[in-house]
Amino acid sequence: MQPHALQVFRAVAEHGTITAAARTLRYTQSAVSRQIAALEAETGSPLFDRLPRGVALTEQGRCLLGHAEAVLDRLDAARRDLAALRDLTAGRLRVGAFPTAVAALVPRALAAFRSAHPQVALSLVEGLTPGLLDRLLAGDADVAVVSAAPDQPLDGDRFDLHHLVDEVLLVAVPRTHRLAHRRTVRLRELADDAFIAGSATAEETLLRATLPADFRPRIDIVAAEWTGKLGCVAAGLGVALVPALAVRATPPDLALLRLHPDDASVRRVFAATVAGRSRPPAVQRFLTRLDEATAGLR
Amino acid sequence: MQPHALQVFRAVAEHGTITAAARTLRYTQSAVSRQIAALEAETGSPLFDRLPRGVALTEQGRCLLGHAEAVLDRLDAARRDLAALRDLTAGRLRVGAFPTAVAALVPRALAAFRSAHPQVALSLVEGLTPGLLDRLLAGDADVAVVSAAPDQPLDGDRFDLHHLVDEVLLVAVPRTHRLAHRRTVRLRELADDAFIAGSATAEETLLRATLPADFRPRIDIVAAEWTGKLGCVAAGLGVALVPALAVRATPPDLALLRLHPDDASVRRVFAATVAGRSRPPAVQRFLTRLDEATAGLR
DNA sequence: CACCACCATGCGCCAGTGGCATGGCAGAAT
DNA sequence: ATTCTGCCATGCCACTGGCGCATGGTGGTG
Repeated sequence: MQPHALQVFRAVAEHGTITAAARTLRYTQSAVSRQIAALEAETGSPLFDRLPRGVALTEQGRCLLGHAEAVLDRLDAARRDLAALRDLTAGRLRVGAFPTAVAALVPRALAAFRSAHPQVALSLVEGLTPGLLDRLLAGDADVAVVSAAPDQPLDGDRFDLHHLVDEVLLVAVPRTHRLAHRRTVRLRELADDAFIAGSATAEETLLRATLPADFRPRIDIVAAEWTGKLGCVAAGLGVALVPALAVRATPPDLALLRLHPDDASVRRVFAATVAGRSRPPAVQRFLTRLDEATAGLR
Repeated sequence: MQPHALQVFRAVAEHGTITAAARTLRYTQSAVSRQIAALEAETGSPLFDRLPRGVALTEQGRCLLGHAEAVLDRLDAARRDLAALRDLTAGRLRVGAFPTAVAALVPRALAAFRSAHPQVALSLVEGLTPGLLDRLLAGDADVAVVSAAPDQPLDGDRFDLHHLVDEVLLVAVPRTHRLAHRRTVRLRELADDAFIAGSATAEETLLRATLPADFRPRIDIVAAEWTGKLGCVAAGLGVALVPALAVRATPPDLALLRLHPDDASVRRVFAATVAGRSRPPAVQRFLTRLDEATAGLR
């Protein structure tokens, strides 16, 4: 019952002649004759009546023909599906990413991926690194864009980490700020500035710094959203820390200064997949898109 | 993509281990390992991730698994169906028969067949020999019970004829008839009797005799149905010709005399199938049932 | 640190499969 | 009637594919 034999069987059934089937299959007549004989022996049923001018399906032959075509069709479907998966003309890609990455990096990579492989179904889930990694392990996501602080390294044994970029911390200041012309600043230079924070504790997290422990930013205003935060900065109400990843384009009324790396912990950004598990073509491809997207950010 | 390989693939997917799959398949580990490798080479996709404690399906592996199971199931179904056809636990049998045979012979054979093979779908069509043979050729019937007069032999080149019985012609006479005690009579002994006929011409057909051409039965009463005909005979209105096949049991108020074979053409009864076409198991079996049924008639 | 479970692979052997030939058979053509 | 032609079956041989028996490599485990 090998597919090969079934294919021969189908060809003979279609042509009504062993010889003709052999011609189209590029076989000799004897080979096809044998295949049919073997199939009849295997099934224990005569599949063809031998007529003077060819062969004709028996009852049993007709019975088998339906099954044979179904099997061959299904095998073709399997081959097609696998090829599609390989060539990214089908399938899906489930991405997870931490919030800042969803601002620009991941959407750009997804857009590039979608335009190249429009037939792959995309899904994106925003979440925090631990949750994303859980999703990965549970099989609910194919790849996760996560960030890791140096003192909280990711579990390299359970995940394959593809390093994308080191997160750079920017300081947003009004165009009129005294430091607006600088490229890089140190935190202590901002000791007298008011900070506009997303939350009092979140800002502490961003500033897990090597500064003297007694440095406490003065926080006057708390604004949850980036747009509001930057609006306050533009209005001259203070300065704000902004992850570079969150910035899609420099607003015209602000200056974005690079914070000296010694002042902020360097959070590294990775694309994570489950360790030891081969990356499906879609994931593999998406990683290159992510690399290209990070190149555009640098 | 041989079923064999797919079976191995399925087993490995189920067990999660090449070694365990090999054990249940009664193969060595190496053989299974190779099979998987070959399948991966053929599909061009990794199907399993090699983990430290076994293997796990990849995306492509899961894709293939569905198809593999479908293919294997369908192959099993094909084997089952063919076996059922062979063992007569499925399939159908389409019988055609000429009217007289439908009286007793064919129904008895069908009844015996059905009780032995209740899962075979039976159908019976009554018709005249030429029409039945056309049905055979057209593929609308599997076997036809037909009759042939000696001067109208059946086409033995186009049909395989399985001789069942020679039709015997009986003469029904009242119990009080002067010949009622005889076993065999000659037609000329009935020259003075009134004949009760189905139709004036039909009776001529039954009597395609070797008698002198001037013998003309006297026909007083025409009755279409056998029951009416025999009723008339029982009432003493005359005698009637009855094919033995049409008689299920001797009516108590009649005597049935065998007509001397020289006086009536011997019509032979055959089970016909298309020449050169193998008889499906159901047909083959039905022929033996017909043989048994004819044995009961003799 | 030794052990164990698991997978990969080189080697030899055998069955299965295809090609080449021939033979048999029945219808078609001369 | 005879030859010719098209078709299927089968003996023979070479080759490939697949299996078992080994061994080697690797990562978790007691």
